Amino acid sequence: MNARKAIQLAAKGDEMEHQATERLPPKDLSANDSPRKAIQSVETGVRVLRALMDCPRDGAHLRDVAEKSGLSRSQAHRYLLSFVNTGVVEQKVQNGRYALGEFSVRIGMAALARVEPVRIAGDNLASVLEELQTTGLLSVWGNYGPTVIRWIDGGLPLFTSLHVGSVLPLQASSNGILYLAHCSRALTRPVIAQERASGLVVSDDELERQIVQAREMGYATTQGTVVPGLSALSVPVLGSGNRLVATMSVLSRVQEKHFYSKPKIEKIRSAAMAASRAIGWQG
Amino acid sequence: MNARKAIQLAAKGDEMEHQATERLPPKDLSANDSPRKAIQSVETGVRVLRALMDCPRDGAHLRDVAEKSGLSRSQAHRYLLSFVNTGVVEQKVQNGRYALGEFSVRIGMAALARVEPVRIAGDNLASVLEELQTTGLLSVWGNYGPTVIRWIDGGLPLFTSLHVGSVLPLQASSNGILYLAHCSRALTRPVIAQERASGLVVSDDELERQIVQAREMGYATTQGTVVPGLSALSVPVLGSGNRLVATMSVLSRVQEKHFYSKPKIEKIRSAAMAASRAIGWQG
DNA sequence: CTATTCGTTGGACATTATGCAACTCTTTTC
DNA sequence: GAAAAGAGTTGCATAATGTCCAACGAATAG
Repeated sequence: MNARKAIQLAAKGDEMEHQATERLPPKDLSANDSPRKAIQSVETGVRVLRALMDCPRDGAHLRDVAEKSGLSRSQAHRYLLSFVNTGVVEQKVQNGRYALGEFSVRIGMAALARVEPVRIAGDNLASVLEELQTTGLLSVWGNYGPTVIRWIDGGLPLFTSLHVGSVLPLQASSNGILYLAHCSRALTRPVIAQERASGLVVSDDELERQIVQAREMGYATTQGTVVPGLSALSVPVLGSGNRLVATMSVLSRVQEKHFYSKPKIEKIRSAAMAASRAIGWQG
Repeated sequence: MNARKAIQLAAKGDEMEHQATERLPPKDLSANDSPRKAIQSVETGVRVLRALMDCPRDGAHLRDVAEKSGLSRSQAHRYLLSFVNTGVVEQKVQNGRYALGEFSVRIGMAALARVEPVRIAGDNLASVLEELQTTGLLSVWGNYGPTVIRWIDGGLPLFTSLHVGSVLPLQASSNGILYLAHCSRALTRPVIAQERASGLVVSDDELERQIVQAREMGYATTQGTVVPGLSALSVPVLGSGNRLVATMSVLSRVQEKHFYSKPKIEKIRSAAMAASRAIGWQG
């Protein structure tokens, strides 16, 4: 939690003008970044790495790294030098450009091995729910369709038949729409067929409309179609290769018509995106 | 041309001892490491990361990090603090242990995306999977063993607990057999030891038999031993000097007993060999 | 209860990062 | 073809910053 705040703080220092002559006042650095005494050079170094992360495949020019990280060229050069010395960054011999190196791969592999998608998604969901003071659930694909694997009570007292293990419908549920929007037909078709055989039918046109909308907006909603009296807003948690790993759903009562305000939606979405990034998704 | 000279100079300063209790004299730091002026704190920071990398997956105590990186506790604490502030490291709330964090995953994915062999092997695998209408994965050797670095859905709807970052066993997995067949004992022995300590035991004779077979046939298979209900066929991607760079695995359901027909196996093998040649293998 | 051990923090001092300017080499411009 | 601009790299004086020592509160053990 502290980390996230710190990241945002650090990110803030990026929107400065990148004129050659303008520069961050050192005071701001020491004042903003961390009240607790830490190593500024390390945090600066991470800014350099961050600048290297989104650069073309053939590497970035020193000048660009300097700009993106808000450092002077000579400063950026010194940091890159240290990273090159340690193998974190490689400097291509042909063109002199910098790019993440072999050691970065190894760090990432070690970090990846620690990743537990379900736990991470669950934690992120829990913190949003606490902030919004409501209840929600986490689902993943099971043998019979989207399956609730965590139910988190966050203040909103809800009495429903939903519980861990419940299978949610694909049609007419905000969860289901996300699976339809992100998973292959081969996966969803048999489930849809079975739902329709049991009498739950939403027209193909209507489904298609909702799918398109979910892809565009990045979330899906329902009002009372799964559980009478309950609205839900669901967001996807994606893994590497844009694979749908899980969905987060935030519940509310249908009476509270304006529960899902723009800022709330943004909070929920960014929680899901934070989880996505933490498990290897790259927008 | 100036760049080339500089790069060679930089490569020199990489040999550092990792003794536990010994501390590096400050003099050595400034004298040995880099003749060129760089940021010492960054290089120290990387030492801290290196210490975190070869720690158990559930995190390391501050004291262990301090020992492994050759820093005092207070010093290590300051560095970890900065890494936590930037999201590179996470400190678990429950036990206070430190482990690589979200940002490390992102750095790693960004670095992986730039690695040529991985891209080539991934592309080749993807096209085979599309042709065979099934799902598969790419793995490379990571800190804890064979690690999934790409998961490609090619039509066969599979949802398992496997994901990018999963560490596959050496024993009883088609992937693992390939690593046993192509990598040195020194690399695999500790992992085998740990697997057996956790209860996964395949007899040495049986392993040896599978290894010999894998070397002869050029591929390895499993049925349901890693993930219940899933069969896998794995082929090696080799680099120069017959080094095992990655493995490709093609999955299917165990029910489809005759999925891996001769022509299919040939397709998969030739995809791997094409990738191998593209990255410098000369069989 | 005392005695350790662990994570964490404060403060003085000396090491180290900073910013400027200069230099080399390449690329662009006229 | 020479000049000018831009790239990466480096020296140096100064001031900021990391280091070390010691200490504190909280666990844990004996």
